[in-house]
Amino acid sequence: MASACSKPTRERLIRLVRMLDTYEKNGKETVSSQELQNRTGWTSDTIRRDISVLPESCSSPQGYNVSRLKIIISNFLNLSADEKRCCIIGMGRLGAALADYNGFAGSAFKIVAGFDSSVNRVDTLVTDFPLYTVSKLETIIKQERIEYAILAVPEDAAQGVANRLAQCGIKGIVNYTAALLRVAEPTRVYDLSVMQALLQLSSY
Amino acid sequence: MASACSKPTRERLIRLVRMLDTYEKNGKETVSSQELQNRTGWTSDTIRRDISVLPESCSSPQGYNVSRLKIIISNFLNLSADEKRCCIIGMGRLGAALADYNGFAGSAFKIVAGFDSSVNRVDTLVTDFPLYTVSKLETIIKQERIEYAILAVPEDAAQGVANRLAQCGIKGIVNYTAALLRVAEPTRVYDLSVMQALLQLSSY
DNA sequence: AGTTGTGAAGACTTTCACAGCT
DNA sequence: AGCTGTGAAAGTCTTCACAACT
Repeated sequence: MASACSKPTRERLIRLVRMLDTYEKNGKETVSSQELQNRTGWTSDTIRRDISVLPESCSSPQGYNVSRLKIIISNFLNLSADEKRCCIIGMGRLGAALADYNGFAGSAFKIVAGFDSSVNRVDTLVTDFPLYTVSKLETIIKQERIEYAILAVPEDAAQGVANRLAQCGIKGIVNYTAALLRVAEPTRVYDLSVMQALLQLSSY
Repeated sequence: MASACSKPTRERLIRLVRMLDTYEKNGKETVSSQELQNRTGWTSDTIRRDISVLPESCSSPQGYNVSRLKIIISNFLNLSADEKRCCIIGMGRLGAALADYNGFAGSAFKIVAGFDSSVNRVDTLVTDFPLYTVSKLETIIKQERIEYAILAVPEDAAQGVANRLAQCGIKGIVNYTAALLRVAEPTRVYDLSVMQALLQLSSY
C-alpha cells in the first residue's frame, strides 16, 4: 500500500483530504500551499513536499485543483477504495454514543456489528447494526469479514479483547480505553484515550 | 515547562508514567530498559535516551527504580503537580459517557463543569459536577479557573466553541469531533476523532 | 507576481557501539 | 554479567532557496 511515504506525511495527507472535502463543498476549485499553511499551521514547504510524493500532479499557477487533489490522495492512501467493515466492542455509554454517531455515513467505514458482555444490553439496545455477546466475537468477525474494531470496554478487559482481536487478524484497533495495549503484528492500535490527551496537553 | 525535551520523547515519557504506575501496583521495584522495550516496542536505546533527559537518575545495575522513575518523570513534565480543572462541552451521549468515566479519579485532572446548549438537558442530566448552558461558558471558565476543555459538541458547532475557548485563554482542548480546528496560540488542540483514527489505521 | 517542485542544507531523532559502573 | 549513559554515525524530516512555469 502507501508505505511509499513517511508517517508524518501520511498523517498530514489524511487531514488534507478532509480539508479538501470541505473546500470542495464550498465550491472552491483551487487551493495554494500558502492557503493550506494558513489553514493548518504546517509550512507551505512541508505541504508541497507532502503533495510531491503523490504519483500524479494536479497543480496550476493558481494552486492545486481541489477535487483532483482529494481524489489523488484518497487513491494513494486507498482511503475510499472499498468498504471497510468495523465493529464496536463494549456497548456501554461510550459504545452507544459511537453507534449513534453519524459521521460514518459518507465514509468508507461501516459499522456492521456490536459486542457486549451483557446479554441484557445486547437484547435491549437498539442500533442500526446487529449486536452480539462478546463470546461470539471470533465467529462474527470471520463471518462478517470485519477488519477494524473500536474498543470501548472497561480498561481491565481491554488487553484480553485486544488479544482475541489480534488473533482474528483484525487490521486495526481504535482504543478508547486508557489501557496501554500490546498486540501482535500486523494488528495496529490507535489510542484515543482522553487521559493521554489531557496529559499530553498539560505537559507543555 | 518541560520543553527541554523533544516531542517524541515527551509522548513516550507520558506513556511510561502510566506503565510504571502499573508496575508499581504489581509490586515491581525495578525495571530495565530491555523490559520496557518488550512491553512497548520502542528500542531500549530510545528508552534510555528518553530517560537520560531527566534531571535526576534513579538507575541501578538491576535497572531503574520504578517508583522513583515515575516520580521523576511526573515532576519533569509536571503531570501531578497541581489540580488541573477541566470542563466538558456538549453533554450528549458522548459527553455523558465522559462524565461517567471514572478514570479521572486518581489523576490530576478534575471535571468541574459541563456545558450544553439544551436547557432541558442541563436541568435533567445528573452528574458529579454542575451543568450550565453554553451561554455561560466564558463566565464559568473564568470563575472556576478552568484550564482544559473536552469538546463533544456536534461537528458544525465545534469551531465556534473552540474560538470562544481560545478567547478565554484555555490551555488545551481535547477535540472529540471530526472538525479540523484552528485556534489562536497558546491554546492547543489534541484530536481524538474516531474517523481520523480509522483513516490512519487503514492507510497502511 | 504568484505558483509549484525539488536539490541541498539544516535540524532533529534514532540507532549503534561501547566505556564505565555495580 | 548485566545494566546505564552517551559520543558518534546514520537515518529521517523540515526548511531554505531558487529554477521553472503560467
